[in-house]
Amino acid sequence: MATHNGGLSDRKKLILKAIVEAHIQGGEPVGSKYLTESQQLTCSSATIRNEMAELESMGFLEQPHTSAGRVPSKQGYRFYVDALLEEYAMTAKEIAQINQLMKVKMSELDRILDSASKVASSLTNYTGFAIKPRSRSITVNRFETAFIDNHSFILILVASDGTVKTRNIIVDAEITPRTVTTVSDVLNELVIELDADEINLPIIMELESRVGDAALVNAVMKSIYEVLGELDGGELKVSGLDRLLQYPEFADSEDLGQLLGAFERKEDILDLVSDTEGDGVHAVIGSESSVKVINNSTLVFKPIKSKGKTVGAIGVIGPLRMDYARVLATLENLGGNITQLLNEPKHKEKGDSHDG
Amino acid sequence: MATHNGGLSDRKKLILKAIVEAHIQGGEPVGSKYLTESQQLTCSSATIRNEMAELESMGFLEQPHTSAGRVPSKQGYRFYVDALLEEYAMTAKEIAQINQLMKVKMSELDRILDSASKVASSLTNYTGFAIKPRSRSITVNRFETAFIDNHSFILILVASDGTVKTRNIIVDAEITPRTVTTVSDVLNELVIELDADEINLPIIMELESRVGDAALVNAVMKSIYEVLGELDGGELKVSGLDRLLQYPEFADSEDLGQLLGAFERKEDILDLVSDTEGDGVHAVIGSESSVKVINNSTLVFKPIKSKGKTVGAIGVIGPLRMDYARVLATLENLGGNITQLLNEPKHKEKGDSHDG
DNA sequence: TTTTAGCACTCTCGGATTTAAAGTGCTAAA
DNA sequence: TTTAGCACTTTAAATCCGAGAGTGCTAAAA
Repeated sequence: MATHNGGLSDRKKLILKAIVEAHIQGGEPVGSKYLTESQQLTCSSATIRNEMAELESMGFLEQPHTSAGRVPSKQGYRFYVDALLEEYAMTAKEIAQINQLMKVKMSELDRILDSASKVASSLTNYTGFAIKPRSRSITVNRFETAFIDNHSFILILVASDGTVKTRNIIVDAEITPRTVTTVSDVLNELVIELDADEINLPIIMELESRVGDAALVNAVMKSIYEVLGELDGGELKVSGLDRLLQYPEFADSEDLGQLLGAFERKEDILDLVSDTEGDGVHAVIGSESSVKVINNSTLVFKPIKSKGKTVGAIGVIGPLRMDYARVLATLENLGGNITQLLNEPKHKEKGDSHDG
Repeated sequence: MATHNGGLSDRKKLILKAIVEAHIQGGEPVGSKYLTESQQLTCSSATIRNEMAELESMGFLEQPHTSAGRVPSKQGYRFYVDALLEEYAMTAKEIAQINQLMKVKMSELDRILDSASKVASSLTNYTGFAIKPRSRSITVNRFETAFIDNHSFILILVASDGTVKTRNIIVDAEITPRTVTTVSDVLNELVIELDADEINLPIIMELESRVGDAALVNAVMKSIYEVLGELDGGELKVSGLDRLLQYPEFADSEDLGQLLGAFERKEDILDLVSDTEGDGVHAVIGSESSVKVINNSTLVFKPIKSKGKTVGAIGVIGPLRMDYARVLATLENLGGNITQLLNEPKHKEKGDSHDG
């Protein structure tokens, strides 16, 4: 009865919420007696026991063994998080804290993300991360060069998403400022807006004949491939790794090893975040997704938008019994601040029809 | 008697060596009986017991408790490593492996270091790291700019040690290619070879009046400070973090947390490596140095030289009972390869008296 | 004088046993 | 429908015990 939302009576919800929160705080299974004593529950322990038995049979709770208290199941956490998503809020103090931390003005996404992972970690006390997701079909829109000395110059690549990458190129042969100007001119003519696999031998031959130095073209092409790879390869910054250790869940087990490995390989986490749609905060609890790595962990993240497109994400990773309320609120605000920072009207679009 | 070297008789050295190696392999205390059975020791267990008792009173061995075997003390490891340093060698197979892994041609120190830490980790099976040490008194020798669009350009800084850094600068006001040329010209005239604290208000005022855009100068100066900070701030790349977990020494304890923290803070490890002199492989065992972080760990690294100057280091970190022979040999070779790579004659010096 | 064999002693580790605590499910009463 | 009470289960901690390993010491052998 009274099951208009999620199939649970109000009292069941209340009990589930109380159990999740108690377990988040203490890390131990929580029993009926504890709930009657310390909480806003007005019924007796026996009643709660009955309700808990039902919640368990519905899959929201688990019992490590007979006569331990109950622990939320992954489904239980999920329900809690979903319910929470509608109502979380931050204290004014915490918002002020975020604002202050973000005052460190940052101008480039790469460095924003780096700081953001640190901030996320320090605010939530979990391991923080920031990500620039893979995105196929990014190409180079424009090439620039800058002469450095007789044997080296800088190649600047402006990508279709606005990011700018540079490469330091060193060559055997003597070069002149004229040489590098030629390089950028030729590149701008031949290699614009091509995918990595569209750059074929004829194009390279043409480049060589026009620049007149095969080794140089070689070095340049290698850099271009590298940059193209980086552009859609995604980046992952992690900070506060040591915070994982404060939770007994990770004290010993191999889960910690899996997480560390995942942070180094990056692919799993990049995939997970890249495949996600939507603006709000996402929570991946246990192995909900196909990524087995985060088996007994929770990954919470919020996408970051710039000009309507997802350009990154920030999040935290921690044990199943994560302080969801706090994390959700923090990420929501932090993500909002970063999005705002990115969209400040200092950097106008290049003007597609306004410039020609 | 017969204590010409290190104050130990030859037999004591042999026993110490056998104990260290047995303990490295097995991870357990080693007793006198084990040594007589499996090793090249020709005397009886009783004799070994006597020698071990002496080695212990001299500080080279420790006993976890009465009637466990002996474990090398930090001093014991140190002696072993010092003795080893004179004679280690690699198998041809391992050298071939290094050479192949380094075939991935790399052109810049930053990226060399990144790969190097991975290679070091995968060859030794310990956590690898690569470092670019702090070095005071690096200044910017030359500025270049490249126009990107009406609101952004690239600032290129060529440092006195030859490294090149770039910064993407975004400004509110409209700019032209002429503007950015002015910027580099003025910078090249006023801000060359200055330390961060030598850039004072008069210079900035002069810049503003010449460039004519205070906000732009502001952004530029901020980037310059950042780059100067990075140049002498050092960098630390770590890879194979998860390998730490395979050693029971780090399975549970807080040592792991300290290490993870140290890798994130970077300062401790940077200081440690930056303060070291000499070409060869260095081993820091336990808390030999003032860095308390690596209390129950060993850090082994080899400096990397370019044109006679130390420009970085590669190393590994692991438990006290590290396979020193293997690690020392690997790092020696790997470091040598990188040094060679850096000094390949493709990149000649800018020619101090040869060019003018 | 140095090495070895033998033996008593100490200590830890693993397993088995016990005890205390916690929590449940169920029944019967309110 | 809720509550009180109670018997039952199960775990975690404490205790005990014996086996095993290794030592130090003493006395004999080289």
